[in-house]
Amino acid sequence: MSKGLTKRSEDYSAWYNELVEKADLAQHSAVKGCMVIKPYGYAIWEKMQRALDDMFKATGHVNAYFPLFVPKSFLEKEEEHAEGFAKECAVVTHYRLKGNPDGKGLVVDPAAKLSEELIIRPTSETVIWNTYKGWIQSYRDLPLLINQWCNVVRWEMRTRIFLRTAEFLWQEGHTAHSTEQEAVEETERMLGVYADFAEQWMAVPVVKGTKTPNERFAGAEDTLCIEGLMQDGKALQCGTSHFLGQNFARSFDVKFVNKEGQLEYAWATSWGVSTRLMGALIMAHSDDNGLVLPPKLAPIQVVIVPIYRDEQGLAAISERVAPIVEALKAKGISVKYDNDDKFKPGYKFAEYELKGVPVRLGLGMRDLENGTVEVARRDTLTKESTSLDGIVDFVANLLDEIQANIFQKALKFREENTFEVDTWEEFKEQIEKGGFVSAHWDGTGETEEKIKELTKATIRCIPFDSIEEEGKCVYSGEKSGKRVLFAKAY
RNA sequence: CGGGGCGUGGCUCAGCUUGGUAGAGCGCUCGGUUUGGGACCGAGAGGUCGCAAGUUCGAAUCUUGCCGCCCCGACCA
Repeated sequence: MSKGLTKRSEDYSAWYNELVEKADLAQHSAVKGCMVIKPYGYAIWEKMQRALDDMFKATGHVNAYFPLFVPKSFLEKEEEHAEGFAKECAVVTHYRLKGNPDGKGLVVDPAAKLSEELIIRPTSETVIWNTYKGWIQSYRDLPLLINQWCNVVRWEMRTRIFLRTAEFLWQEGHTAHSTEQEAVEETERMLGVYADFAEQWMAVPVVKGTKTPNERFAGAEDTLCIEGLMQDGKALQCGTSHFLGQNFARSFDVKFVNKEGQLEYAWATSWGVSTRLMGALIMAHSDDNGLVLPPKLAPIQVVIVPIYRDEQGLAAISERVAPIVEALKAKGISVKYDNDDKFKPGYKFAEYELKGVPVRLGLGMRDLENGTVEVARRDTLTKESTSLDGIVDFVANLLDEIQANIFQKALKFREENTFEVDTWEEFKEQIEKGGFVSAHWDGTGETEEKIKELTKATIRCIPFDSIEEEGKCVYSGEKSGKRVLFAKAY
């Protein structure tokens, strides 16, 4: 089984790369650091988008679209923001090519130099706040709750498919509010949306928390995040939500008249999740046989494989399967009846396992005679024979059960790989082994840097549910009021 | 930017040391037998050997230069 897929225990990194490719999720493109998301992978992303988009709408947001290009002068306006992104910007300097006067091909036309360089958006705060200036005059224009789905470019030195690519897809929410409290509440609300999505749809348990100043978004007053733990013991930031204060309003001069008739700067938030979630999904659940998808995000939830000897046999099975397919579809379950004669059942079994289809039904002549069907679940790799009567409800329940089971499995993994540590020796040892390490920290950036330098571990977040307790910093021994979460991260 | 690897049919790779008809497996097309955990037989199609220059009677193979991608590090979501 699982021919050609490296085992996780042998080389986790190779396993991941091969899985992405073999399960038809994505492939490397001809362009360095970029990926082609293939139809099967994109179908998962579309399901993520749909669920998230519904959640955004349900919380009062609307979609819009802002340009790909950011004038350099915009990016410069918020100083910290500019500094944070300067190192990874793709820059457009010209708007025309021409035939090479010295031979074949095309060259940049020096006559077509832009008077101002355009940056390919690494994020859109600046373009959007430049636009908001014209939209916001009164407190009656607020709150402004806008989201956009788009691509962004961050020129990373080292890339990894889905986890860190030069170009990626995401959504970015940008809201404007009349009070600080409202903006803070929005920041928290959207982090909650992300956490619910991660846990209920992706079946990935996440820790909600606050980033340290060092890890904070460039230009934000406060960055909240959800952090997941992958099977190799490394953490993955799955989403962020920023309270931007009045920083961008000030930089772009976005003022509104409040109820008292006074001019005030608007309060801002921004929040985003990206195709990186695909990486989280893969690394959280999948095994040495391939992808394991939560039913709620699986493009194909149920596959039905006929097992037959001749055309009459196939026809008989197809006839019996047709109403089942209809009934499953009527319940909103996506089902594929694979009657492709090109492949044998064994091949199909392996293929759908690799692709993470949650439930497989095998139906052969014996089953037709006995009124049974073989049900195989991807999460446990178990098979059982059950009655064809009531198979639709059986499958519907099973999908719910699988969704719950893989979440529980991931939760158990996280719990078993979260460690409270109180001494430096223990800390170093545990970080080396992997997992979340909950430890006291003196709250200084210097200590944080030092720990990172010595162990490669970063503070993933200060968890919301971290309890107040007297302690000593695991590195400096200084006083600390609560534990924070350390880990090596992607 | 440093270190390593790779570039030969759609895919994975062999061939290069020692220059001389461009190969295998998988996939693809056609025909037949098969079908409860990655079937088999037969016949076929498909390649400017990353690019350029050089050496040579002759270069996938030797020399030089260039380009691209992947992996590991520094940096970062």
